[in-house]
Amino acid sequence: MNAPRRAGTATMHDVAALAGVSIKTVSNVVNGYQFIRPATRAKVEVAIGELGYRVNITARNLRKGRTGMIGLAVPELSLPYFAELADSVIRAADAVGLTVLIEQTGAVRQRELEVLSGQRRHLTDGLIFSPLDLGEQDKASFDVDFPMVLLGERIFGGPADHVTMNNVDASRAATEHLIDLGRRRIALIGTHPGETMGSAALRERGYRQALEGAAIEFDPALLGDAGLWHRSTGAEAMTRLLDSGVELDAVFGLNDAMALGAMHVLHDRRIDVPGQVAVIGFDDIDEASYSSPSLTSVVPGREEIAQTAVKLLVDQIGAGAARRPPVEIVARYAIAVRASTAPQPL
Amino acid sequence: MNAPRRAGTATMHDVAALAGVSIKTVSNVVNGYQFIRPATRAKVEVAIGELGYRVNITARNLRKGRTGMIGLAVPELSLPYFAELADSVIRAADAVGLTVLIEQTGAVRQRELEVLSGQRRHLTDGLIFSPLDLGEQDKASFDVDFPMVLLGERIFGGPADHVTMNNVDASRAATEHLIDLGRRRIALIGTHPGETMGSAALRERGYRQALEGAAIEFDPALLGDAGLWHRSTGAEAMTRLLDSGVELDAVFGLNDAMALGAMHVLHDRRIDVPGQVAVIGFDDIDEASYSSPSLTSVVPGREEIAQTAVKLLVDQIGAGAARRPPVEIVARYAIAVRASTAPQPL
DNA sequence: AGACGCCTCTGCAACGATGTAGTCTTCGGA
DNA sequence: TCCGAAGACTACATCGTTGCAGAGGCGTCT
Repeated sequence: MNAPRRAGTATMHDVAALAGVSIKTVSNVVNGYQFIRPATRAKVEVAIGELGYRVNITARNLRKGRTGMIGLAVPELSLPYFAELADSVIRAADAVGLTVLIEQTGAVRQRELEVLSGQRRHLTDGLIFSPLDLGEQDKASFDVDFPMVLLGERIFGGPADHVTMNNVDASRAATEHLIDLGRRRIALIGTHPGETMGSAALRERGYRQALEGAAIEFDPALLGDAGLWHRSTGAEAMTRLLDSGVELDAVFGLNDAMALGAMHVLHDRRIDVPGQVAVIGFDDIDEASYSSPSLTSVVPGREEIAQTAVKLLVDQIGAGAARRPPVEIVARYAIAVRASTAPQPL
Repeated sequence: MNAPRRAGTATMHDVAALAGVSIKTVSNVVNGYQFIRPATRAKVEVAIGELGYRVNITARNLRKGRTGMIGLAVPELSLPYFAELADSVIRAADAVGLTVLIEQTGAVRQRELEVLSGQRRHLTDGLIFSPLDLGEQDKASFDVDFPMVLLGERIFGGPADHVTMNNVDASRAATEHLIDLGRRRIALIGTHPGETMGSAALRERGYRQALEGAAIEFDPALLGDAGLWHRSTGAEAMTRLLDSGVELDAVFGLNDAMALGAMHVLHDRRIDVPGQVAVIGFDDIDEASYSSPSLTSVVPGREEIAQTAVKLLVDQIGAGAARRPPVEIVARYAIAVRASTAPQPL
């Protein structure tokens, strides 16, 4: 019986000695090299089994200059959308043999910049990055010298591949859905005053376009600001709107978490959804299907986005130094209509 | 102007050449070695800046035999509890300078076993593992030769450190809370028939103890089986129970996702919560505070669990080959009472 | 018979950092 | 004046793999 040994204690050298072959032959066996006599292969495999040998990936990585890992930088995993996105990205990466290293930025500017320059970039072959705080003015920072795919809000003509959705169109469609139900006083929750390029700004633009198209006057009193897009901030914004006494018959949450936070407040105040106020969200997180009432939401095609991002990144990694011009891919969206915007009898 | 270069193109060798010092001196500067003349340090720092040099972590890892990464293996990030847990673990690890590598097992037995033996173990200094499918009968598999901390369901006297909670007590307390409200027909959602050691079994045991304590007869017709603990499976179990015609005045979801799925079904069927049926969950995910009505839930002390697990793991890593006897830590729990179990007027 | 080509396997030099063991100053104290 | 200790630096081996360049052995074709 062998004494238990720490994982990785045995090296190729040990295996080679035990099997009576050269180190390189062990390497060849491990890597499935074609021209090895079955007898030799068997000897090596026995030795590997006996020693409990595992390839030291760190050494392989150093030698090969690749790590087989890609980074995924998101604001927070406790935001359901990003948790579900991470889930999808991990699956997509797994399918092509890549490991995902998740980094949380907390949507803090400083940490988002660190993601682009930090030590961890040496540990990954590429990065999928969903920035929240960095924007148009940081375009230069995105001109990095490693493979990267950006997700989310659009940075026009940026230097990196970008998988995005048409936020303006999707948001207009969502708003039109509410207008089609006969709603005219539509609150918007999650706006970022002063911003011009982020998701908040783009989605507000779509909202305004829809109003314009229906000849409904835009009323700034219906905007509920919220910096971070959490359930709590959505609830707070909804509370402020209700307390302000502004009249409203619908709520558009710029993401599902906020829409659900808002719906919670409406429920607490015994305001019927969708009877008195219809609610729509954005992201179509799993939770939206199971809230009470279930939440109508914009479906951003999470799986498609994740798979596309991984594919683009793999392309870049494969291309090596030969950089192709950046690609911009716009994912399809749809609206999942649920109970929170059910038509009401007249 | 220098041509743009791939990250990591410059090595210590290049920096040393440019600064006119030895490689080791560059290494010393980078690692904050004390005895370096300010002038030398400055020269090196200038060279580093000029070349955009970054330490190659892979090389350092190989040399040092440590990676500074720990693994976190969970069933799925799309389950809110695990997403929030991952968030907490990442923060706790960050605080001590460790990077977290997340692995999804999908709660599949085969993949859970792979986590214990797979290649990735070479990439991490230790593992925090929340198994779902492996159990008592796999005790031997948990006797691994690298630092590991187990989370979740209890494996009695296992060979590894374990951070758990008293599932039986917590579950009994949750059930007693319902009984105190005057409920007598309490459905249990998420049971695993035949299991004896997993969370499901332990929580069912607590439920039975509470019934016994209140002299309420146990009725197997009130058990709603559900293999995976998702919103959808909770909804399905609830539907089956309702369709079976069994009388019930409360529901205990063995996790929040299922409780919320169940509540969704109740809402759809116009069964008032908590008027006709009180609902309680387990995990206290953020979503529980914002559902309509908000969901009473068992608070497992997620932050405490995450921090304790990281601390134990760091201990083990620091101890090296000197293994201490495994530690078992039982986290505190509490019950957060919310609207879904509000007392009803008589 | 000689040349050629294919299998099978081996040795050596990297990959980029750090630990160890120096060397050579410099400076204070006896 | 000499010695010892501390400061400031360097050379070299090493972590565990894999790429490259070859060395034999053997079969085949001319």
